[in-house]
Parts: sequence; structure tokens; C-alpha cells
Amino acid sequence: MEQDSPLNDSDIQPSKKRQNMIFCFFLQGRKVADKIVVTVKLEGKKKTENPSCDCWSWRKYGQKPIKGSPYPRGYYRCSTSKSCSAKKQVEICRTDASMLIITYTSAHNHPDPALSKESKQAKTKIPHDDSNSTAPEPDQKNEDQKPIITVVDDQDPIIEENDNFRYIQTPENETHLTVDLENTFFDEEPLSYPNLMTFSALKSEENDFYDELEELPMSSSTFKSFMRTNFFEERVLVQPS
DNA sequence: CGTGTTTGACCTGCGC
DNA sequence: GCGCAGGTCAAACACG
Repeated sequence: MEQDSPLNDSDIQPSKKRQNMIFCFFLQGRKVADKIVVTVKLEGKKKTENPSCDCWSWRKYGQKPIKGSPYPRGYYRCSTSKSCSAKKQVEICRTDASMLIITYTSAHNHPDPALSKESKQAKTKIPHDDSNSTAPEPDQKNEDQKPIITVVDDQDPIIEENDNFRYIQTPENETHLTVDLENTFFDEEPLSYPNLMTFSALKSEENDFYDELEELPMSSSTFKSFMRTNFFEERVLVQPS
């Protein structure tokens, strides 16, 4: 059956770097939610890239047409490890074909294969728990693109961000992330979202967040600063209307 | 041959 | 209980 699936990996693939950075941004910073919904805005040529391409390998195990949507939903599970329960669902937004909705459920229960590979190659580059570790240089070119994040109180429907981000966590412990891949300000070698997802799932402690952040090969001091000062204040995240 | 995709069948939860 | 919709299984197939 030739279903005109819009979900071919070869058809849609925005910046992998940005994607990973975005993912790690949320997953590292917040206690991993039961379910993480990432809404990716795809425009123009970006549709030729794959938004779901991360360091993990995913195996498609099903596809179903969704009622009310002209697009089918693809079901993927992690194929890196047989015992890994990580899954994701990928679908095109029914109201806006330029929006891709990726829903992650369950965390990986094994190390990120790409990261472990990298760690072998650059073992000395990422010293662990070393206060003297040479911090990667700030990305000056992004300095003026520092995001403005405003976390509103729980009376308002959403969390404000900048033009390219929206982050919402629902009382049902779902995390919603909207990303405009045309304009995201990240443009550096990413941390690995998958690795962080695994890591976060294991630790699951927000208190450890900043400590871990220091250990990571973050290449943007701006980014770190921003996260410390703006994003993770002790406020209640709110549900969208 | 190993890995990933396709796709019809099957299972499950939920509303009526 | 029944029907529907969403989620998963697994055999067949494609590909490198």
C-alpha cells in the first residue's frame, strides 16, 4: 500500500545540531516528563531534513492514520537496545502541515551510542568533574541573539519564550516544546538529547541540574547563563489553553 | 545477513 | 456488549 506518508526521514530533516541542543536544553533542565511533545516548525528547504534524526537509531514499528488528520502517525522505538523502552511518535500537525509533532515516551535505559563513541575519540576533551576544565568558548556571534524567556505564573495559558521557542509542561506531566527551526539561535555542536534523556531519567533530580550542566561540554556560556537566570525559576509551569 | 520499513491483523482502552 | 480509534505485533519485503 502506498500511503503518501509525510514522515519519511529523508523528506524532513532540520538541523541536527539545533535539534539536539534544543532537546537537551529541555530534558536536562527539567525533570523528565512522562511524555514529551516536541512541535517542530518546518519551512521551505528544511523539509528536506529530518527533525527526528538524533543520535539514537529508531525502528519504525507501525503507522496508523489518525482520525481527523490527513496525515498518518508513525510509531518508532529505539533499536539501539532491545531492552530499551524508548519510543516516539511522529506526525504532521493536522492544521499546519509545516508543523511536525514528535512525541517521546519513556526514557532510554542505555548509554547514547553516539556519545560513547565520541567519548572515545575525545576522551581528554571532556574531563569529568574537573573544575579546571577549559570551558568552550562562548559563541560571540550568538551573543546578541540571547533569548528572552519569561515564565508566567500559572494563571496564564502558556510560558512565554522568544520567537522561536515555547515550552509548556502540563499538570499531566507532559512536556510540550515548540521550536521554530528556521530561527533557532543554537548553532553549535550539540549535547546529545538522547544521552541527556537517559541521564535525566536516571537522576531525575532538578537539584543536580546545574552541577551536571557544568560537566557538560557546553559551548555557550551565554546559554548557561541564560538557563541559570531565567528559565528554571521555581514557578509552576502551566497548561496550554 | 543484519537492519530497517511496510502493512494487515490483532490488542486494548474508552465511550455509548 | 459493541464499535471505534489508537497502539502494537509480526511476517514479508527492501536495502546495503
